[in-house]
Amino acid sequence: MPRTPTNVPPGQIREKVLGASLVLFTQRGYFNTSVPDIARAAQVSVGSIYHYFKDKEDVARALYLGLMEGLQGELGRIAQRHATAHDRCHAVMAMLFELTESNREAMDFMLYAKHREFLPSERPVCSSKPFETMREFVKNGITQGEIRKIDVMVATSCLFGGAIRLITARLDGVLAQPLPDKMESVWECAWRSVAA
Amino acid sequence: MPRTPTNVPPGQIREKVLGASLVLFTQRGYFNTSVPDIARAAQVSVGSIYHYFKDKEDVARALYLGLMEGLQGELGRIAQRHATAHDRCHAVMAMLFELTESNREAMDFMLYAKHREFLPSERPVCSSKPFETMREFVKNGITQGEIRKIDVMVATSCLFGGAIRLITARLDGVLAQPLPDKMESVWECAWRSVAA
DNA sequence: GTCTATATCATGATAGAC
DNA sequence: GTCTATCATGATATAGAC
Repeated sequence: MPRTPTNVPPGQIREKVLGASLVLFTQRGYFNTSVPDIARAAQVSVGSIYHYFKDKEDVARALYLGLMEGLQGELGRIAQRHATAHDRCHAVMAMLFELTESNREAMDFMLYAKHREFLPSERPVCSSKPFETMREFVKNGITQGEIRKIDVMVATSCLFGGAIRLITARLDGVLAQPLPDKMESVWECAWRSVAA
Repeated sequence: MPRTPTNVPPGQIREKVLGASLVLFTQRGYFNTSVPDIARAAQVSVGSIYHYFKDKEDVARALYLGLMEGLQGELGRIAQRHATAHDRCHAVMAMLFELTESNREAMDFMLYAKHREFLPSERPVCSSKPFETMREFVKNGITQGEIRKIDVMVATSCLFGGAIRLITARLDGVLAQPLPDKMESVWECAWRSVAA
């Protein structure tokens, strides 16, 4: 499961700030969260936050990069454990569904937040490393003949688009049932859409 | 194509404000846009904006509801012109792709903005009227035997999830080609995923 | 109805004690 | 390293002239 980066100084202030920020950013949004809000939720002073982070944007960036790094780690492990595009993509979807249930805020912040509005320097989610890795899985599947010869971006979007829509529906509270219950049903649709 | 509501007072200030807000909100985001910014872009005074709208949130709400109404109108026309779920959903996807190209800002604001952060009273996009209508199309397809007997939410997500992901990729500037070029390729994947 | 000028307020960020 | 108290900025929303 995605974690924040590993360079953790003894005082756990950094971690407490990141944890509280994640909850507040996803519940109220970045712009509706003030630094004193974060300080209160993390049970830390405003001064401490500015000691560990340059500014509020820097908190959001550390959070974003840390979570993305964790997700990328998961994808790496999946690549090691599974060989075919079919098995890899199946594992990716299952992982995304489980992560949504076990760490809703992390998922929300990673793929539902509009980072461009508060992290103008970062690249859009679509061109982030994890999304690139997923496209790489699909690309291999095409060259191996498991997946039909279509545009990689189209294939990846169709393969994971349904799952991602269900995740956002779940995050919006529109879907009552836990996502893993739908896993095999969604996967069957997804794989049919691109299978050779 | 979605338009703003029809109750337009003679002075086109209301329309000018909505048009400028749409561009600014999608380019910089709601919170990075001040009311003076809108006034400048619309070539209108701040006072006029507060004459026609209660506050900044009210501008965003009028914009959102107007665009949603326009989209709902399009879906109604599609329902009239086409009878089967296959034809209706195909027309919906084509319409969404064309709208993205012809009115990028409208599409961006409708399905990519985080409305919950600045319109807390409005329901999430997933449970908006247009999305409900799309689920209705799919539901009919299931009862008519065109679409496999699976959960309606799952089927709808799989049918349109790929297209929506491509739209967000296009809006993020990750996709160079116009979306209509990919239409038939995406549609084939989408329909395969749910067809009976 | 439309404008300019301004009151009010909240926020991000800092200074300086301990 | 951590805290409290404070400042300066910039925003929303309003008042009042025309």
